[in-house]
Amino acid sequence: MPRDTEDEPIYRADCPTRTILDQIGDKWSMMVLAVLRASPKRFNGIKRQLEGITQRVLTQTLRKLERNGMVVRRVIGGSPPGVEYSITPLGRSLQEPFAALYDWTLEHIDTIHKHQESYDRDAQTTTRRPD
Amino acid sequence: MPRDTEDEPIYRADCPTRTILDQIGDKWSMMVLAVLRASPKRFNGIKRQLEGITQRVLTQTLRKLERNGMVVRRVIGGSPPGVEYSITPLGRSLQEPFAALYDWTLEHIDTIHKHQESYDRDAQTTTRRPD
DNA sequence: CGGTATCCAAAAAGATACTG
DNA sequence: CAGTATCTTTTTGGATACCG
Repeated sequence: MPRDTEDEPIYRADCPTRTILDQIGDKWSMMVLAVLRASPKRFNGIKRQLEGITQRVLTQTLRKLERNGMVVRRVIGGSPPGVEYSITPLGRSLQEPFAALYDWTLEHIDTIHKHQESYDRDAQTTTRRPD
Repeated sequence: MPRDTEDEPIYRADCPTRTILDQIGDKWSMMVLAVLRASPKRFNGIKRQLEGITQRVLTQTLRKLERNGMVVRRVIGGSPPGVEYSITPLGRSLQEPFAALYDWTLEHIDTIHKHQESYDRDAQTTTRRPD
């Protein structure tokens, strides 16, 4: 039987799957949204809650979120000039489906770790030349 | 009021948020799982359904999914030697929460694109020195 | 067929210094 | 305070070639 009759559906790199992961699958985006979820905050206010993030990366992350309409940036005139970032309804709505993923992770994280340990242990003894 | 009394909760890079995104937030993982969801397949069978993926990257993706226990690899002895990959219950269960994210994307993708266009257009006229 | 080994390019991230 | 500008390192992915 020729395989021409077989289905060969194609997934491509522009799958909707990618659309959102490309935007919020990076290291900090979801944490920035989580921080802003409680209340609007200024640049360094956000930065203080994200241990290890650099100014540069936070700026990039905020720009990307702003570009997607998930965050708005507002300049505060005053003697100590400031900028306030707040989450938009769109950004807030993203957290519902994301919470499902978060809960899944909490539920299965132990299982995953066990698989990883098992896999890493086997790698020592299998298909590993004795050197 | 001193800000010492203020809460400064800390999100760190090892947030559970990262646990799963680090594993499946890459370019192809979710699409590989989607392909295997229908039925077990061999290496090149998977590859044929993923337009643009290279052998090297598919191998890496499968190893990572296998390490996490989301996919199992089985060697098929025979005259044309082969390897069959199949999705595990764990991998299958991940698709439920992920579907929520997928649906969210489909629902809001137009809004996001409009924000992006608007943002990109404004960038031409604002805070842009005339050169 | 199902990979591994290399080499290379591009993108993301970290460190640091400087500015309105 | 809220960035920008550079430079360097790390990570990721693509292109090839070769192997059991």
